[in-house]
Formats: sequence, C-alpha cells, structure tokens
Amino acid sequence: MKRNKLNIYKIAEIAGVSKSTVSRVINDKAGVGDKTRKKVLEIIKDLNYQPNSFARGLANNKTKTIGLVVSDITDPFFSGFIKGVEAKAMEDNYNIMLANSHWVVEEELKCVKMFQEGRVDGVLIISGARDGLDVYLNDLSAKNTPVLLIDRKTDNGSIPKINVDNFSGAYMGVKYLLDLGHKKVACIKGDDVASSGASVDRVLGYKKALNDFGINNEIIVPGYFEVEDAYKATHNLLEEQKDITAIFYLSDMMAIGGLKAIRERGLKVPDDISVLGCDDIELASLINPPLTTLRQPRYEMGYKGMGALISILEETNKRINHKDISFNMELVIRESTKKVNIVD
Amino acid sequence: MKRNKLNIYKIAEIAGVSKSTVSRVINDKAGVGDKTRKKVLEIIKDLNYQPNSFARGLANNKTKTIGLVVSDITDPFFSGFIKGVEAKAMEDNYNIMLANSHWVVEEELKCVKMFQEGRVDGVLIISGARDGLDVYLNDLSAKNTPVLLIDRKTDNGSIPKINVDNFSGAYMGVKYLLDLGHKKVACIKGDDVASSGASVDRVLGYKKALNDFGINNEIIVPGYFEVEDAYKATHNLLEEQKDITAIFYLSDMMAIGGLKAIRERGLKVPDDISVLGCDDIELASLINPPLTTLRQPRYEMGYKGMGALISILEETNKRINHKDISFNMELVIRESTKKVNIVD
DNA sequence: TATAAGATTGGGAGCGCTCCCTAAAGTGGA
DNA sequence: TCCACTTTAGGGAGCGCTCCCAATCTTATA
Repeated sequence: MKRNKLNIYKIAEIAGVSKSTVSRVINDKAGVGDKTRKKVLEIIKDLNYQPNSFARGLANNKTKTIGLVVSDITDPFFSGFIKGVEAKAMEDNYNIMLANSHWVVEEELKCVKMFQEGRVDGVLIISGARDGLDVYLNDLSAKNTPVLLIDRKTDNGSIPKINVDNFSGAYMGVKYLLDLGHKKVACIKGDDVASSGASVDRVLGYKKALNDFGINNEIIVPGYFEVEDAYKATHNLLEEQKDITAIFYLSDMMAIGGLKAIRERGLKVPDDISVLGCDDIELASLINPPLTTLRQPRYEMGYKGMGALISILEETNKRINHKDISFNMELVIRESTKKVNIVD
Repeated sequence: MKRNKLNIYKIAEIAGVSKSTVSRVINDKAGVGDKTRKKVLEIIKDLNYQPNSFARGLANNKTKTIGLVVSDITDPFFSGFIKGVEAKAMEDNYNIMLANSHWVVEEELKCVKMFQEGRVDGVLIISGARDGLDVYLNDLSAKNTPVLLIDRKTDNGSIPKINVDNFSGAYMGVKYLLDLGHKKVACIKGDDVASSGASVDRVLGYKKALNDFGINNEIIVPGYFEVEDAYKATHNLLEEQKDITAIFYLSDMMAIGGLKAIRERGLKVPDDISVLGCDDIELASLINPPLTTLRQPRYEMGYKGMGALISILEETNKRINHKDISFNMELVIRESTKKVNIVD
C-alpha cells in the first residue's frame, strides 16, 4: 500500500507485519518477538530506511534538535563553546540548529522565534545581546521551551545557567600582576551592559585585587570587547599615562588590539609593559608574544551545558531543580607578562 | 474543537472560518477575501500563533532548513563562510542545521545521515575530509537531496560547486614575491589529499610562477594546513636552507605557525624573510607583523553558495543546470613582505 | 433579470509516525 | 486438558498541516 515510497508501511508490508510492530522495533520497545524484531531490523538495514522525523515530531512532539543562539559565530571566543555543544549533541544524537544574533536582542528574539516555529526541543543561548532587556526569556521559559544560558546572566532564577567565575578569575589574574611588582595596572574593560555580566564582574575582581594590595589607583577604560576599540583605548591610555607597566584586557581579542597599539608606540611587551588577556582563545598562544591569559573552559562549558539541557529535556519530571554550574578560570602564564622593571 | 492547543483549527474557530482559509492566509495564497484575510491575520498576531513546522514538513515535504557540514567550526577559516551562509539563510527564512565532521569522511557521512533523518531540504558542505573517498556524495545527490559544495572538488560533475581560483591566486601571490626580487621562495603546502584540492592547485600556481621567472628551484614542504606542522616544517626548512628569503604558506594559520618559528630562529619578518599567507582570516591583519596574504572571499562564497542552494531547492524544474561559480583571490599587501635585501 | 464566469470558502483525504486498545497466540500449573 | 495469565501483534485514531475538489456567493454581462 501507500505508493512506492519508503515508509513504515513499506517496511511492514515487506516484513509481513503491521506498522505498529515496525514502530516498536524502530523505537526499541518491548512487545516484539525476537525473530520478528530481527527480521524487521534486517529489512530496515537492507533498504537503508530512515524514519521521517517530521512525522515523528508531529506524532510525539519531540524533535531531538536544539536551537543554538550565538552572538557572532565568527568570533573565536564562541567557537570553543560551540565545539563543546556540538560534541555532546553528536554523542546523544541531537541536531543543532544554529543562529547568529549579532549581539542585538531583537535578532536574538527573531532567532528564538524561528526556532520555536522550527520546533526545537530546547534552546541554548551563549552570551548574547549587548543591550539588555531580555525579558523575552521569561516568556520563553514560561512557554515550556526549556532554555539554558551559557555565559549569561538573567534575573529569572528558574532558567538554568552555566557561567565562569569572572570575579575570582580576574582577581587571580590581577593579583598575579601585582605579585610581579606592578604598581600601575590599567584595565581595559568590555561592555558593562553586556548580558554576560563578564565585564562588570571582572572589573570587580580587578578592583578587589588592587584594594587588597593597598593600591587605590584604578585605571579603567572601556574597550567594548572590540579589537578596534581596545586598540584606540590603548593608544589614548599610553599617551596620557606613560608610567603604566601592565594592562589587563578583559578579552584576548582586545589584548590583540592593544598589543598592536603598544607596538606602534615603540614599546616592548613584556619588557616595557606586561599584558594580561582573558579567555585563552586558540590564538593567544600563537601570537607574538604568546599571551598570558585567564583561561575560560569554553569547550567544557559548552559540553556540560548541552548535557544539562538534554537531561532537562529527557527527564519526565521537568520540575526538578537544576542547579546552575560555575566553572573556574585558570591562569595561563606565557610570555606577555614579566616582573616589573626596577626603574626609579 | 481539538483540545485547547493553539493550532490552525483554533485559529479557524475563533475567526469563524475553515482551516483551509487559515492555511491560505498563512501561506499567503490567493483566494481569500480581504476582510477575511485581515481578520485571520489579526487573530494570528494576537495569539502569537506559529504554525507547526513538522506538520507542514509532513504535509508538503519541505522543511525550510538546510544542513551545513563543516570540518572544524573552531577554525577561523570556516567561520567566515558560515557567516555568509547564515546571513543568506536568515534573509530567506531558512534554518541551518550544523554539524562538524572533524575532517574525516566517516563523520561527514554520519552528519549527512543525521541530516537526512532530520529531513533537511538540502545540504551544504564546506571543504571537508582530508582523506578522499567521498563516493557517498553520489548517493546523496542521486537520492535527490540537493547538495552544494563550497571549497571542495568532486568528480561528480552534477553537484554544483563554489570555489576560488586557487591556481591563479597562488600564481599572483608568488609572482608578487618574485617581482619583489626574491629568488629563493619556499612553499609550505597543505594537504594534497584534502578534498578541496586547494593545496594541489596552489602548489601548481607556485610552480608556474617560478617557471615563468625562470627559476627552477622549487622548495615544497608539507604543513598539512596545521599550525603545529607548519611551525616544525619552517624550523627544519630554515635549518637546512639558510638562504631562503621568502616563504609562501598555503594558509594563514600555517603562516602564523611559521612566524613563530622564524621568530625563534632570531630572524625578522619582513627584513630577513618575507612571509605570504593565504585566506586572509580576520587575524591576519592583527598579528605582528600584519600578514600579506591572498584573500579568499569567504563570506561572499558562503552567501552565494547558500543562495544557489536555495534557488535549486525552490525551483520547480530541478533539472536546470547550475553552473559552478568561481571566485578570484585578491592579494592583500600588508607588512610581512618587502623587497629582498640586496646582499651578495 | 437571468446567467455564466469568477472569486471565496469549506470539507475530506493524506503526509508518516506513535499511542492506545483489543485480539490472538503462547505458556504453565492444576 | 483447561483456564488464567503473559507475550506478541494488529488496527484505529490522531498529531497539524496542505492540497484538491466541490459548494456557495459575487459580480459583470447580455
């Protein structure tokens, strides 16, 4: 029956059983005799039959795919997360639907809408909008599309989150700089309204470290997490304050921009000035000089995040409370930092 | 009728019309009165109704999603393509299903299988396997899942492809080096079995340029498109042949590895040695020194590729022959190359 | 005013699958 | 051998949508 297409009926017909039996076999359910199961399995394999996921999705309202929203896929900072997410997805046979939000909330919303129409089981959002107001997240999670946030904050406590301890990380990094003898340490911060809150927390860590060392000379300049802005900020900063001996960039990409400016001013890293980055993107170790930085375990965070989302999706009792997970940063010492020169 | 879920029946009920009419409105089809259409549209908007894409997919066998297979999402080389693909997809309301093949054919196949089960309308493959044998592509395209290849070759002439003219690009780059007066130019090639054929074609361009300049001293060493391999290769090369004045790396990432080795040997770029990269990844302009390289218009290629795939998917007569598209490389001159020192 | 042509609308069937309920077949103990 | 119970299998309904065809309502034309 049913034309000549390869569907469950066709398999059933060939195997001489009913579609129900085939369905049971496909879904590995009990209630099928061994011989029958084996025969059906064989036919499925021979014909290279793939059940139609739309019909499946329609029938049981599950899709085995999750939506992944990322601010900028081109940014090496993100790809680390994605790789982790992707690995876990592959492992558990989930598909990933990808969308780019270009850092703006409206686009984020658009992506999410698209996903809902595309019926994903859940949504994973990594970092995200620069410009606040993500109230739509509440709607989303209320509408029982499970959401999980990586590297992002919200007020909504019921949305599970995976974050890194930015405060402690920054503290550790700046303390390291101060231990090296630096007295005048500048901080090129990111974007205070960024939804991850990373910039704010790291700045806090920076301040705490200075404070603990009895230094009250805070030099904080915005770099907006952009190479270009950090480049300019560095030029300005060094123009105005010649005695800075170390700069803490709140992202490696910004540090790369800063390095360029420092170079252009005829200064040497780390001899004249020490540079500390943040994130440990692949490139950090490849540039000249290799960057000392605070590693953020992005692959692990992505992997764990996807795992957590899957477990939420697959558990029957969705009411279980998922604890947020926090990772620690790790100081990776390379060649862009050294003991301060004993001058005066 | 039909429980309380928000579906086409519900909308129809509220609007006091039939589901058929609602369907027509949703799909923007003719045959609906203006008042009716307006009323339905309003209700849809008020209730924030999203048609279920599975039901749609089931009913008309279209999904508005494409599968994207990429070798390594973490590699900055790929993200440029992806961004272009993504932009075009968003524009035309297509979803992207992402998968990582980690350079191996088996994983590629696995991704594609997953996609088929996930019922994508078509598949876009960017570059891909290092290890030949992609006969499965024939099956795929025979099974009328349209496939489009970016930066990749196959024997199957019926699969549309988007490529860059690697031969001419490399020729142009090496000619530029030779015009600068370099006589001993080495080439760190990629991977000859890579499915893109990029390495092979670029090497050909390199050879042709040398030949045209009457130089028969070809120095070709494999770097396998890996930072680490290129790093080692460069060390070996410079150890053995001290008089090399320029090196052409067949990828920017390899050039970055090479730069590190050159630095470690106490050589200066571009004073002692000129370095030419290939691809023009974002980082090329940010490193020290900014890299002279051959730009590959990845964003455009991705965008065009997605566009071509969509047009294949949406045209009724799938038999139309799609011509392959070829892009040109562009020489981007920065600071890693200069005129050869007049020594002897 | 009648009537054909056209614009609207409604309803049924079907897309391929899962779930539920019932029927048939098999199993074992008295 | 019979009955109660378990295992295995089949069929119908439904998931939410689109497509096709027939029914109804308009409108224009003679």
